Amino acid sequence: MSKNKLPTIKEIAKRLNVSASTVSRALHDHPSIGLVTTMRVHKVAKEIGYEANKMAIYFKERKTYTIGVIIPDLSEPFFSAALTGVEDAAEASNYNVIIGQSLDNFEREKKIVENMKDHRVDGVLVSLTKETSTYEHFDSLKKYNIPVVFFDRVPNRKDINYVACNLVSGMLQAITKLVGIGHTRIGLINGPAKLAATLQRLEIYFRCLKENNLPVDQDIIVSTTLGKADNLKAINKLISLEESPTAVIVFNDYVLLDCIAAVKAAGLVVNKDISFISFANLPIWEYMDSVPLASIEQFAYKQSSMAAGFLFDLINNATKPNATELPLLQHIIDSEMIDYTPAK
Amino acid sequence: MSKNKLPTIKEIAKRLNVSASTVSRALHDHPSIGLVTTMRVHKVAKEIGYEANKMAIYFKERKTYTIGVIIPDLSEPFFSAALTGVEDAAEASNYNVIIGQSLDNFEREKKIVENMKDHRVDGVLVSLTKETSTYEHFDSLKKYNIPVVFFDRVPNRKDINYVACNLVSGMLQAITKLVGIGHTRIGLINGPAKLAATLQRLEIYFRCLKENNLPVDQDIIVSTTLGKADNLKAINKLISLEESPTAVIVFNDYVLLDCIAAVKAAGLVVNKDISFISFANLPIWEYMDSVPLASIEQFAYKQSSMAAGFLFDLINNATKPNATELPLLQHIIDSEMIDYTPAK
DNA sequence: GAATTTTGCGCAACCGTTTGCGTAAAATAG
DNA sequence: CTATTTTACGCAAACGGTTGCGCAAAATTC
Repeated sequence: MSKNKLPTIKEIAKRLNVSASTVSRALHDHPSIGLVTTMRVHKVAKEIGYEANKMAIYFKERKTYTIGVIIPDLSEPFFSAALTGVEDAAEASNYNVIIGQSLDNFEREKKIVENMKDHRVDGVLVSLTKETSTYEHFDSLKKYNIPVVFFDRVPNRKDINYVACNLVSGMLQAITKLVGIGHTRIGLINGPAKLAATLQRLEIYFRCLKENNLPVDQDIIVSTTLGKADNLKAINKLISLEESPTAVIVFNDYVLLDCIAAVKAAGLVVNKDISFISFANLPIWEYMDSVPLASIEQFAYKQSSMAAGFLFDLINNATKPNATELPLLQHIIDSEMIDYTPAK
Repeated sequence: MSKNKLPTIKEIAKRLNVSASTVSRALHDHPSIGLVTTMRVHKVAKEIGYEANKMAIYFKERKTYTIGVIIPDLSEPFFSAALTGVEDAAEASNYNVIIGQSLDNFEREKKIVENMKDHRVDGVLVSLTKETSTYEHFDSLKKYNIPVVFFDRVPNRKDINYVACNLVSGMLQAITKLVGIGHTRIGLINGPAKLAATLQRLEIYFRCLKENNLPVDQDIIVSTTLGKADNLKAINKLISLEESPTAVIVFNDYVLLDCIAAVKAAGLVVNKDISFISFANLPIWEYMDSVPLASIEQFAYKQSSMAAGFLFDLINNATKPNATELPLLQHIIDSEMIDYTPAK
């Protein structure tokens, strides 16, 4: 490993017997440098393979041209799609992306935030842990002038920048569809109580039932901690009811996979004895024999890339001299029901 | 956005009427600084919330404590698992990870390499594009003393550091299993010719047939460019043969999904009329009704985390003063057949 | 030909931290 | 009480590039 120092501006300066500042300006084709000098500098630069040390520039600029993304779990297609959205947006702005997986662990999330602060990222995008209910660790970023934009899993606060997804639109479409094809007893398998998404689904569920003049029956509202065993317990409770629901809204596609297995095991047929609506729109249903009637798409890519756009707005605004405080950047994307109704 | 400069060493120095060097040393509890001074420095540092500007340090150290990972596509579970492997390894070494998705596009790969070089990453991990057959863009990293370790999709060269997966072990298990349950006519749906993986599968296929005393029949060896239409064409060709194979080795699980659909459409039953062995071990089969007899696991996480380990070895060795050139770091992990034989 | 403008370049500071070397004052030795 | 060592700290350079300012030489004006 030859200790060959990379070529620097000084090296060029030495060879040409000019000053480093002249070289710097020449390389940027600054008008105050003569044409011949500029050309000679470019020539030597090419000869010795000079390339500016971006680290030095970034250091001087007090910028890193790097943003951090904190997401729970890359193995979920939703989040890997989200990461791709961020990456694409970042590439367009010539930014780099460093990632951190919180694995839905609050302490890890805090640690990742610390790390990103240490590395002086120019901004942070976050989709929260299931466990996160305090936000001091993000507030600390503000002190470092590091803007934060949340997406999808956002804090329950008003004073933040975020992009989220509105489940109402998709869920309303879904329940309306169920009612349209004759379902009147529609159950719900919800998630863990402490998740914001859980409360949200419950409220919308009530609202959608009401809009369709259906009664609420607590017996057909169950919940799961999202573990496999618990998923099975939830669906089995519903199908063993005397008057079991003919359709069930399921927390997400992962839970639904277990539900389908349980239903089959019980000798029932999906979309005949019982139908499902779920959330996530995993890219697997087209290959499955038993599918939900619909899955509600929450547009990971769209959310994250829009959030990234917000973040770049904040970053660019902060560096501008006329640094008038930007208003809070907030946007809510409508979810959409993706129809999987099997062809008869 | 208050333009509050972050507290620096100089700020502490000014407050205490000492020099910046004293502060620096005090903060590191250097013995040459008196106890009282050291304590006063620590006190003020805490008061004004001083934290070292890592950017400055990294710049001075000519290190970024960042590695780059170039992978084709995050939406493939294989690569998101691989990325997680890298991230875990990096975290253990206090490194950051920046990502680049090549999307199996050679030009993008080159551009990403350039970008990572610009950002002076300390090292790069790569899983190649399907299109990549020249490697100059990686050689250029050598000039910058940026070590490169390849994993899974590795160049066809000897002078590189890499971790790859040996398909022989898994494939031999698979074909032996097929033969064991009576299959004698085993087809192959292979990938695009220019992929190293394609040639590899073909060679091993021949070898495994030979070891089981089966004849080679070119009629039941087809290939696909991995697009859906082509996948269907390939499987349909096989099942429309007069003497069609009873079992097929399929390039990977994605191709297999299409094959299964085609087989069903043709009125055949998977694992009765025709059986499959595939590669990738996607985390979906446990939920499917039609599954391969087995899928060959290539251990994305294991490969990538080991590759990351190699990379850190190279990085650390390069910075050590006694920089004796490390031998090439190469390792091949055995693949393993994962049995999905449906319970009768 | 003198006065003024333009052209072309260098000096030095700066970003924040680290570190080799030098040195005054204090402590110890003789 | 002097000579030597130790203690505790400061100076300045360095990392690589940028930029405001100043200044000499050349070009222009009258």
